[in-house]
Amino acid sequence: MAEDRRTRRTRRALADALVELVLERGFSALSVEDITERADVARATFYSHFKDKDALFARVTADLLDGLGRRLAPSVAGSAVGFTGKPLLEMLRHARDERDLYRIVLRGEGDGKPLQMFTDVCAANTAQEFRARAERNDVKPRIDAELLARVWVGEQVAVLRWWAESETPPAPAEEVVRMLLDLALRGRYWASGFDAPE
Amino acid sequence: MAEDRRTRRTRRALADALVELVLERGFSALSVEDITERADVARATFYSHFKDKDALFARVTADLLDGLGRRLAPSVAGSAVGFTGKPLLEMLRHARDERDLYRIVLRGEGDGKPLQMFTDVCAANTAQEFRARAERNDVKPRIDAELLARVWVGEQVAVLRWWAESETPPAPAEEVVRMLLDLALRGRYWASGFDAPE
DNA sequence: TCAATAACAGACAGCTTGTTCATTAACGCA
DNA sequence: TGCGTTAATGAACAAGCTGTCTGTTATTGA
Repeated sequence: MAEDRRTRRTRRALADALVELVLERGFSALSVEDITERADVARATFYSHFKDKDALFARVTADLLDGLGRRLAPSVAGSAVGFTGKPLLEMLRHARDERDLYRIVLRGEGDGKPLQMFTDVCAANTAQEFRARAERNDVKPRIDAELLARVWVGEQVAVLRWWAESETPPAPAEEVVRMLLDLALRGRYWASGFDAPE
Repeated sequence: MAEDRRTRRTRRALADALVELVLERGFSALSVEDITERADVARATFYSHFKDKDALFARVTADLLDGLGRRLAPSVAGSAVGFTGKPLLEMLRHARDERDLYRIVLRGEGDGKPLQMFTDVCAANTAQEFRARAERNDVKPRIDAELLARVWVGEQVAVLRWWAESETPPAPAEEVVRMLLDLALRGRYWASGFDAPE
């Protein structure tokens, strides 16, 4: 009952073609024919798999999120301690492996809808994690968990983007994590080089 | 030598129609005719002003940035002190006044290009501000100014979006500024409700 | 008032979309 | 290996959108 090899091959070809072409010309500049041509697939075949360009992109993004989730699962499970930065590190590695796809998603290609999928999922998980942590340690957050999660994800997205768009890696993943963690935990004054945090 | 009243009227009508329609249906779903119809302008006239949809959107975004710059000028000039949050407050107010436009830009409509314009300008200014401040106070930043700026702008964009998308204002601008400033300066541990920042 | 010019409606070829159909080829399974 | 099932193909279609050009009309600023 495993998926037919032909469908797997075409879907994979279409997905790869999409990523390549979006990177080259931008999502809105592409026609379905551009994609099928690059993928070496008949145009009619495209429509037997996806409603339109956006559906293909949405599917590709959803798969990316699945992959990320699977990679993150172990490091999230063992994070009862505090802000270790392990999930962030895993995310950076994922972005290294799927660099092109990360680039087009983070750029907001597709009217920002894939990016929204991405941030919404991350923010929801993060917020839940925050709430769970607060509960476990019996502390009351001084800032709404939802807002806190949005801000944290906003930071991460900014860093991911900077990281994925740089031609030569500006810093090893471990160092980026350290910097961001220092910044997040110790505050901006510290990061700017000042000593007194008030 | 002032601009012809007709062109002013037409451009304004097109800009307003664009914002309305993007909010309703999304940028990629719009045809030029949709826009001209809503603006009550002949289709041919559109092309005598703009090359295409994207050019119109780019123009609207550039104007928004102009307006923001003009509003920010006074508070940036007087910020020799430190992180006062005055620019952020002014930005939130600007977002309140131009809510619809902010929403579509921050969503990443137009394949994220307007949003990129927005973040690039903000990040460039912020980075320069960071560098100037470090120079004035003769301190050495512990984190690269460029990265620091990207992270800070990433936060701001996340908050702006949350703020602009909420149906009923979730909090007054002043309070949002206070929260974000506390978070930025005192760090995540503090925000989460913990006492010891290490 | 008048010259300049913006706005207009209409028409144009060329391209993209999404669908349908009959035909061919690849697949999984027994 | 052979067989029934199903995916892929290429061609054709109407409908819609794009970008450009036309001659004409209406508004504008001086």
